[in-house]
Amino acid sequence: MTAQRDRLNAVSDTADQRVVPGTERTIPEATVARLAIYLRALTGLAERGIGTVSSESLATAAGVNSAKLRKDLSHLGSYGVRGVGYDVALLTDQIRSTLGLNENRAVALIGLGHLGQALAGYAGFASRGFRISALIDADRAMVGDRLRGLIIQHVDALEQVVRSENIAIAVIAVPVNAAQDVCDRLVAAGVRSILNFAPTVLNVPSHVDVRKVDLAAELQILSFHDNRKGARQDFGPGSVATVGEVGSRLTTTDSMVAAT
Amino acid sequence: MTAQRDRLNAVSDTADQRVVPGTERTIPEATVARLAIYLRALTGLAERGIGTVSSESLATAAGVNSAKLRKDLSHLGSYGVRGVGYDVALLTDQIRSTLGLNENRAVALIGLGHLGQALAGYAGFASRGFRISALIDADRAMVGDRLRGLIIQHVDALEQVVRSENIAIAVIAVPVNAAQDVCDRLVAAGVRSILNFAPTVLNVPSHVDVRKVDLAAELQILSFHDNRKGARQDFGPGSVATVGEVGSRLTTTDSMVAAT
DNA sequence: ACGCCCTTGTGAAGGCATTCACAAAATCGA
DNA sequence: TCGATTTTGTGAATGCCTTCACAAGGGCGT
Repeated sequence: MTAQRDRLNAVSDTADQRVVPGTERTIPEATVARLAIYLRALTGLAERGIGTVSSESLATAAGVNSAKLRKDLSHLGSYGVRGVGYDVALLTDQIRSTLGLNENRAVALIGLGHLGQALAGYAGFASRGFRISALIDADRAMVGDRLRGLIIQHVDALEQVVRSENIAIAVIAVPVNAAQDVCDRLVAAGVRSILNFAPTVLNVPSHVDVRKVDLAAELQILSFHDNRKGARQDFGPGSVATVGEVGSRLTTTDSMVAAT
Repeated sequence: MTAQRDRLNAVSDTADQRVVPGTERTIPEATVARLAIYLRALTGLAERGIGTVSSESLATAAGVNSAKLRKDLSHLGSYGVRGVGYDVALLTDQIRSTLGLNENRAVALIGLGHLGQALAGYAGFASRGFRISALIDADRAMVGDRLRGLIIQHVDALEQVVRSENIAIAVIAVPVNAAQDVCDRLVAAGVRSILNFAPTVLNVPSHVDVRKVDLAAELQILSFHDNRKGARQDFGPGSVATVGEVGSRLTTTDSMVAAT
């Protein structure tokens, strides 16, 4: 199988330690996934004019516990001040740099149905270090139209566009039966990271990173928990709000889009 | 913090074992998340007329390794036949029943921007045991319009709609500044499970289950890996396709939407 | 009936991730 | 200058998930 789960950066694992001074060593996968959330929380604090924050309150804002937050941050280095907390601006920079968000990354978006258009219009892109550089669809009726300042291109030109714009990250929002084909072509054209919204498992060579967002799966997971809760409640009659034993769960999963 | 991570069903943990014969005990969270994926793979097999499948090939179709698959399935009970494999139809039923998908669940969708409309149009809903029973938006210009056979209702009527349709699961696809408010109202109206697409942490009482889908976070995670890869490649000149050491990662995350 | 072969189901081991709990900084006031 | 107070950073412990490896079980051919 392609799935590799090992540590993230074997970089400093064996011998040489040639690392950019700010860019630290091994960061656990789970931590990386949360950095993005911390970043959002920090942005919110900055907007409210807050310059310093303790692990406790940042953790609350991000919906995690403070020990985890501190351990996560400790992987980036030591950017807090004991007795005081973290400098919001500094920490923001550190996380951005760790995630590689300082160099506006070019992203291609393939598939412009409702979902694709929702993604194209997502304001969080630009503000978070990503720049949609290409919009691609298979429907010739759309090709040539302008959307958010970009001209929609036909999928036939996919390879050419990817190469000329030097795109390393692509978002697949095409129907399921077209997904693997689009994926293969993206990979052949040099794309190294793919975010897949089509409900299928994509086969990729081992140097390509795929993440998938699966709405049906999310709902089914909720359904499972809801099912359990329902079974539970049959015991006591109406008390929905007071179970709080098996009940709660704030499952922090992933990917997020602002509607409209 | 609200986040609880404990085992899923404390049900049979202590004393009594009063469980529906098909519905088995304790199922790990990680397993539940994958059941949905297996279900999709099984559906594909059934469509191709395949009646029996080995753990090895089902695992391949689902993008996991076979040991994990078998252990996952063992949590539902023993539905395979040694030397033969799993009966596709039977296993499908078992998973559906475990996830509670046999009773068409009513879902409310709040927010009908591009994303909301993409979700409303997602064919995978009905076919996977969910029925969108209410469409709600704050824009009075839309209210009264018909979308996919449902009339769009104003958010003022949220509580009434949730109660009259007996909705337990809601999908939030509203702008970030409206999300917490909508969430509070849903919870007050009795919703127990929420899928949140707004880029914010929702505060909910402990009996409510929230899952979130965060696109920006997904991209940022990809960015991180891409960044590492980039650093790596600087050593050898052009060989993009032959690293395959730190490189690959087929990160199976979650939620999925069919575009168009 | 019997034995061969295939595939499941599962103990046991190993690896990550989370949580706990506290010593090590750093500020502040006296 | 020093002690009180606050909050970070981190060893150690715990628990969950994954992976390994194989015994148990079931079909099938002879």
